[in-house]
Formats: sequence, C-alpha cells, structure tokens
Amino acid sequence: MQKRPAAGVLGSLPMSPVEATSESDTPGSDSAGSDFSGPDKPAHRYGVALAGEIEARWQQRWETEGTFHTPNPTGSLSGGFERFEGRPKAFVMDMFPYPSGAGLHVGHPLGYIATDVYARFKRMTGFNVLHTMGYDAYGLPAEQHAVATGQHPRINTESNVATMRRQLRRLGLGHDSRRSVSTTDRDFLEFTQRVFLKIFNAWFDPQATNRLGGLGAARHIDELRAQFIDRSRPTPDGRAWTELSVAEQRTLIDSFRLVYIDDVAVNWCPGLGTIVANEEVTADGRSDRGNYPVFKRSMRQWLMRITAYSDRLVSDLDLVDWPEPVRLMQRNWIGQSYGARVSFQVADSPARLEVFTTRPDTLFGATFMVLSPEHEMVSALTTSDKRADVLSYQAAAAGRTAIDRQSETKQKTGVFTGSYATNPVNGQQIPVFIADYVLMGYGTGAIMAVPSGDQRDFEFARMYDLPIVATILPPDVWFGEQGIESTLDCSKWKRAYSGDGVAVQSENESLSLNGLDKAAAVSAMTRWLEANDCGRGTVQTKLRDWLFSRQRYWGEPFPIVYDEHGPIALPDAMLPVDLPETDQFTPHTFDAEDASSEPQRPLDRLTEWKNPTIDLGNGPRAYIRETNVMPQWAGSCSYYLRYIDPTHVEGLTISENSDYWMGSTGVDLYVGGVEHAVLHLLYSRFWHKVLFDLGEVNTPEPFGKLLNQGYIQAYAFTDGRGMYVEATEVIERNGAFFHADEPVHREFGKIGKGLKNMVSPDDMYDAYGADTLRVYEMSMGPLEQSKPWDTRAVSGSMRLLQRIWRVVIDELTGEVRVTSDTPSADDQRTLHRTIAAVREALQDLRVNTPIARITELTNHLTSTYPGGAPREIAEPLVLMVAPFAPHLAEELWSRLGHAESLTYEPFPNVNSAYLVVDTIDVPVQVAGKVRAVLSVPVGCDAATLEALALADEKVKPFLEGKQVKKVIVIPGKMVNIVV
RNA sequence: GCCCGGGUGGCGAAAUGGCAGACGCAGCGGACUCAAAAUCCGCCGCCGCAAGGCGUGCCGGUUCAAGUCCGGCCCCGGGCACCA
Repeated sequence: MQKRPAAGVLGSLPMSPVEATSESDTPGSDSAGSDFSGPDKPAHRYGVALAGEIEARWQQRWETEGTFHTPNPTGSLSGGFERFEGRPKAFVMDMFPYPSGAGLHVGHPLGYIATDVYARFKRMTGFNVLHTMGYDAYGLPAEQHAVATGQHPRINTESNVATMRRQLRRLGLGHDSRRSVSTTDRDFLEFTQRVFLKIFNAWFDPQATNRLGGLGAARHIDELRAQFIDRSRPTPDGRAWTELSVAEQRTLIDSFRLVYIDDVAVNWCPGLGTIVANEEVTADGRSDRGNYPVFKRSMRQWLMRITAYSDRLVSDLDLVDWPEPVRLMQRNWIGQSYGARVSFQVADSPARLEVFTTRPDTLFGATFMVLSPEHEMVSALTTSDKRADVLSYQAAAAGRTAIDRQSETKQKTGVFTGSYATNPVNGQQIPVFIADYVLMGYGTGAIMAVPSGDQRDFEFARMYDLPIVATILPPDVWFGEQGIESTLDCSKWKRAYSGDGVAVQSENESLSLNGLDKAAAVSAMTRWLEANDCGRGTVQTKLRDWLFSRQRYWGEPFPIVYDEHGPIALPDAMLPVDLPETDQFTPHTFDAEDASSEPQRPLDRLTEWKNPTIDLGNGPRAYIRETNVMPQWAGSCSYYLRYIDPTHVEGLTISENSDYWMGSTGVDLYVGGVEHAVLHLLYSRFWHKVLFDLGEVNTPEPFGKLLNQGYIQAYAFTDGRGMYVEATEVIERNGAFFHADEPVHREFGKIGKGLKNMVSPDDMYDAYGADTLRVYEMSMGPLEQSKPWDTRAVSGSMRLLQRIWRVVIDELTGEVRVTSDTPSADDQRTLHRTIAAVREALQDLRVNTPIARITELTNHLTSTYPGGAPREIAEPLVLMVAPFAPHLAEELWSRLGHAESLTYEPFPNVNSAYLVVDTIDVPVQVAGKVRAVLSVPVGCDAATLEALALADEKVKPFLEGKQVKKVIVIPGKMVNIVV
C-alpha cells in the first residue's frame, strides 16, 4: 500500500540503513540530546536515559500482561470478553504499511501515534477497542530486490517486517499483537484466496433488489445456473440449458462472473518482460524503470467487474463520514455522465455505429462522426482508396502512448475512412473519420461530432472544412465576448458554444426541439430515440473493470486451475495455493523492440507446480494452474476482516465477531494517506459490497470514518553544484545557511535519504525517548495538515514531560512528592476546564490543542506548587497525558501507588460544579474597538452592564465629543458602544 | 483548462460571528553559577518616546461587531485532464 514511487525507490535498497543509523553516532543526538542527558543533572530528572529505561520496562510489561489483547465475543480470542459485555466497541485502524527496506522516518508514525492516542482515549472512556497493525508485504519492490540479490523475496520481506515491528514497538503503540498479520502469511494468503473465490463464484444481477433496497446485487453463481435450467432466464440463442454442451455452459456462466477473463489493452514492455501500469510509463512512451519502449497491446487478462457497482460506489459515499475531497475524487474517478447511446446506420451497409453523447439534444448538429483509430469497425468502414491513409494513421497512433497523445499540441489530426453514416434525425449522410482525439477506452470509442457545440469537434471541422450547424442559440453576451454580432451562421463563430440555451434548427416531421431549454430538449430527444429504436438514455462511466492479473512472482497465486473447457475454482479445502519455491523470480525479458513477444510469467517455468494432478470429485486428473498472480491491492482489500478473526479457519470470519466489530457503520476510524483516496479505498469498498450482497458482512461500507493525515516535510539543502548536503550538518548564521563554511541553498520537501534530510524515529528515541516523539508529533498541528519537521522544537515536548514528572516526583530523591492538600478552587477550576477541553478535542481527533491545555495545567501546578502538587490534581493530570505519553503516565501512576496499568482507568470526568465562577470579565468596545474590560458578577444584567460601561474611566475619553447612538449589550459576553 | 484544499508574528500554530496570536520553538532580559549548560522568572505582531495608530493574501459587501459570513480577484498546494 506504500505509495508507488516511494516503494519503488526505497524497496530496492539492499539492507535496512536504520539498523546502521541507530547504532552508529546519530546526527542531531549529540547537539540536541545532550541537553537532557548530561552528567550533572539531578539524579532522578526525567531525561532521555530515564525515559528509555521506563519505556523499555513498560513495553515489556504490556507485552507480558497482554494489556492490549482485545477479546472477541466468541471464538479463540474470546477470553476476557465478560469484562466488556454491554460496553460499546471501537475499531481503530491505520492503513497498513508496505515493509520497505529503508525503515521508517519520522513522518511515518504520525498516523500511527494519532490512532494510538485515540484508541487509548477510547479504552479509558469505556470502549472495547480493536487496534492492531499489519503489513502489506507482497509487491514489486521485494521482487526487484530479490532479482537484484538472488535472495528469495520472503527472506527480505520477513526481515523488513521484523525491523518495522521493532521500530513500532519502541513507539509504545497499544496494538493487539495477536492480530497483527502480514499479507504473505500462509493463513492470510488462504484468507485472500477465499475472498477471491467468493467473488469469483458470484455474478451481478442488475434486477435483484439489494439489501439497501436499491436495484442490483451480487448473487451466488449457482442461482444463475438455476435460472438457465428452469428457463426463467433464456440462453443467448434460446436453446435449452441441457442442449448446450458442457463447454458452452461453462463459457456462458463464466461470462457472467464478477471475475472473468477478457482481452484488454495493456502496456507491454518486452525489455522488462512485464506489463506495466499507466503510471509507470513516461511521457515519451518508455518504461519508468529501465527506459525500455512500451507498447499498447491487447492481451488476455483477468478482470474484476467493478463497473457493475458504479452506481452504488457513488451513491453509498453518502453513507460514510469521509473527507469531502476524497469523496469527490472517488466520484470523479468513477466519472458517471448521463446521456444517451445513439445508433447510426452506415450507408450501403447493414452495420450500425453506436456512440455515446451527453448532449443528445444537439443531434441535429451532428455533421460528421469520428472513431478512435483502434475501433473494431475501422477496417470494415475503410474504402479501398482510403486504406493506405487509414493504415498509416493507425500505425502512427499505435506507436504512441496515451500520455504521448495528450502531450501533443492541441492540433487535431485524423483521416477520412471513405464511409458515410446516416444521421437518424435528419437523414443526412455524414462522413466517418478516425482521429486519435477519440479514445477507445471511453464510451463506445466513437462519437457523433457536433462542431457547433464541442470545441474539439469545432477545431476538427475547421481543419477539414466540414459543415458546422448551430442547434443552440448562444446568448448575446457570448457573442459579445467573441466580438461578433449574434448569428446562427457558424462560419462567423470563433469557437464552439457548449453552454445552455434554447434549441434552434432542430426539427423533423415527428420531433421539434426548437424553443426548448437544454433539459427539456435532452429528454424530448431521448424519448424520440427510444421510440424510433435508434438510441436510449444511459449512464456512462469512466471507471473501467479492474485489471486483476500480474505477470510476476511475488504475489498471491490464483486458486484456479484449467481443464480443456476453461478455468475452475479450487474448493476451499484445497487452499491455500502456496506460492511455489523457486530461485528464478526474474521475469523473462525480450528484445526491447519486439512488440510481438509474449510474457513468460515466472510461475510458467515451474512445470511441476503448473501441471498438477488433482481430484476435484471425479477422480485424479491433470490440470493446468493459473500462473498469473494477484495485484498488490488484493491483500489490502479485506485485511480489516482478518484483524477481526486472525485465527479463524473456515469461511472468512465468525459472523458474530464481524457483526460485533463492524457494528452498523464499519470500521470506526481509518487513518491513512490521501494517496489511497481512490484505488485502495475503491477496490476495498467494491470487495466489501460483494461480500455484503452475499451476506458475509452486514455493513454496506467497510470504513465508516476516514481521516487523511498530512505529510511531515523537512528542509533540505543544496550546495553550489546543486548537490544535496546532509541537513543535520547545516548551520544557520544570520538567516543564511552554511555547510562546512560553504553557503548552501535551503529548500523544502519530503523527508528521505534522497534529499539527505532523513530523520529516523530511532534518532528521536535515542535523543529524547518515544514519549517525547509522540507528544511532539501530536502537538505540531492538526493531523490532516502537512507540516515541517523541526528537530529543535522537539525539546519543548521533552520539557513538558519533565515538568509533569516533577509535579509528581522529586528530582533529587526520586520520591513521590504529591501532597494530600486540598486543592484550591482555582486549581479545581483549571483542572476541570482542562478535562473538558481535552475530552472534547480528543472526541474529534484534534490532537494538538489538548497538549496545549495539558501544558497550561502543568504550568499552573509547577508555578503554584514548586514543592509538589495536590494528589487530587496530579492524578487526573497523569491520566490525561496517558494517551499521549503512555510510558511516562504508567510510571507515574504506578509510583502514585496504583498496582494496575492505567490502560482501562476511567478518563477524568468534568465536574461542572468546579466550572462555576462568580465573576467574569466583559470587554467593552467603543465603535468595535476594545477600550476596557469590566469585572462583573456572573448574571449581571444588561442595564447594569451598560451603566458600568458608560461610566468606565477608560471608556470615557473615547466618548468625549461624540454622540452615543446605541449600546449593544450581550450579557456575559460583550458591550459595544456605537458612536 | 476543470475540480478540491489552503494563505494569521521570525517559525509550528490557537480562536461556537464577540478581547486576534492560547500553547510551543527561536530570540531578548533577569535569577542561580567562578563560568557554562540545565532549571526557574520576565519580555516577545508591526509603527511610535508616548498617547495612540495599524494589523489574519488583496479589493469590496453584510453586521453594533468579521480571521470567521457573502461577492470578486491574487498566490501556494493537491487531484483530474481531448471523458464526447
């Protein structure tokens, strides 16, 4: 799930540099760290050494006691559930990471700390909390690393997972380690294959009523077969089911499945021996890695029918509490447009050309047609005299990638096929062109061109001197902008008019749109098309079915074998289909220019594995295994369900457990980077909806609340040659920056080794401790916001923890020094205001302001009670800081005499009696500017306030020589004297 | 080009339409110290000696009152991009 470029770069590093960093001398630790760890400090001051000791001790105790083991209602993890009976649940998740070999930098844990703070707060407010962490461990970087080193990817992957687990353990995250999964674990692989088979053994019935009452639902494939058998659904050619051969039956059923095989256009890179994703192709049509040519080719691939769910994937976005930008991105990605399909009769031919248009109301203005160069009917439509032109245009287009085409100038190109089609509304014969501005991947790959209403068509028409007919009357203001008189003579127009307006020049014997506005014209035309059997209203989506096969080694094998008729799903009992052991994970590569080469998948070479003899119920027989593997997204689609029942061996989960943890709205909090706003979250929602339709889960959406954490960025420095220099060695002098006395240039960017501004959490553990890192990251600002890392500023968080320590512990003796004194009313008021603010903010996942409130309370205590604060205030303070700095809080709680971990200790409650005050300050404004502050009793009425304000000595000078027009009094808030 | 998000001190940031800058970093001054560090106390938006004036990207509006609401612009960041 790692963002692609990062995974690609970081994943291929030969070893974990983090191990090396943390054991050698760490930049920054000597300058910043020694401030807190020098030899002359009081013996029991909270410094980095003491923090490290406390943290290691509590991490050990949590592990030994299973503090964060969360019980399920039933099954193998149900021990201790009684304690939570009747309590609410909270399922708190991070997007799990790809275990990169480069280890973590300080930006990674931001979200993990935030979910941990929230999870700990929820535990202290009575919730049963499911919180753990997994690893998305299949994928390309590990495979590339294996290719480079000859070492099996599993070895490297497992060592990277171990490194990350170690780094995260030191953060003190309250994860239930029993539920921590890696997608490459054998159990998890089996789980993924089971989910795959649920989807494979399902079809989408657009007529079925789904569980939300809408139309369209997945059903088990056997129900489709039953419909064919009992003839409630006719076969395509009308024959009875029993009259079909076994092969025909299989092919028919397979064509309905949610997972199916089809020919699709892919980016084939012979030099790499693999298909590459669109994002991996450079602007000049070469591979991102290796710089080999990439060819657009059609290949047989596995696909998932995600487009069947387009409507629900859009409409159910209303059911989730997600950031609006993410919902928008999903809607745009799915890209539904409402319009019509229109069918054009080809002249002198029985063939028809179908197009999609969002503007059927402009059909009278369609004066030519354009097909994508790859359209399947191009060859049939091309007349012999045009064949040479068409073929050369097609060849030129094929040699260019989609990206290449787009980067071209706006100049439209195309060629005439020699054929004409009939405009169904006016019988005109209109020429058919091919042009690469029409994309094969959208709609039908063909358009009706309305040059008066579409700028692209307009440019094309001008280029090839084609007629332009207005069907909408543009408003006068539009003509004004063009600097021309209002006219329907489009030869005078400078551009197409695509806006709204009244239809003109749009009538035939049975239809007139003239005078109608756009909406009325669209619906009138759509009705006419349907009545005359040459079109219908439809919704077109940009979303394509999901290309699900990869020609690689390090991924999940399909639980599929083939016999002579096609693919067969293996039964659950034969799962998992393990990835076979081999030392050849390199894809076979070809002459980089050989576009006609065929991919040879790594698994194809394992002939013994590929050709098993299996008994599928009719005796042992030879089969051929599927040798594609699943894409990396597969492992991340359903992992939240595995967290629920990590040891369960039948089906997907125990339904009682998934019902309990998913509740009515799904995962209660899902935190991750916005880079997954579309693909991961869309694929995951799709799988979940299929499982929902099939009754495997009972929420329509997997993730009820989503939050995107921002990035942590850092300054980077370049020298005179433009080379990056080690950021930790740069010195600031009078606003300028120097590295080894040479001036350097400061810029701002992602943290990482590339920019030589890497800051690892290990550096921070060594210089300050994990609690300080946690507090600092939470105090930096709102979680959603990107913000710059500043190692210098970390010391402020350290100082806060030192002061909290000092509230409870005598630095010189190490003795607890809280008193049994009765706190003053002022203390109580400060405390309870803090509690109220912290509780309210944490409910909303605002993590920075509670730290400010806790700081204020701490400062109040250290200044009021330099020798030790009242226990009645100190204990709630310790509990409030616990979600942020859990090790420190546990240590203080324990020293305060509590035997149990504070994990489930109730979070302090607000006693509103302490919030009551008898006097308040009311600002007095004159003409909107504050001139005085009145100290008045609570409940002071408006008349008294007004009198006090007008009589105030500070106010009087501003009233001199002026007429008081009006006095606005908001009792308890404000007095404003208007002059 | 279209669609989002955001512009507040030297820096990170706070602020149900009601005292702009809480809290922290950096900086300055003081206490302690032979000294330094650490710690503690104080100052810390800009202009001004002061009184005071000016300040939340810019211009305008609504309101007794605008960082906050409305309209128009500018800049920065992100997403999509010949989608018919």
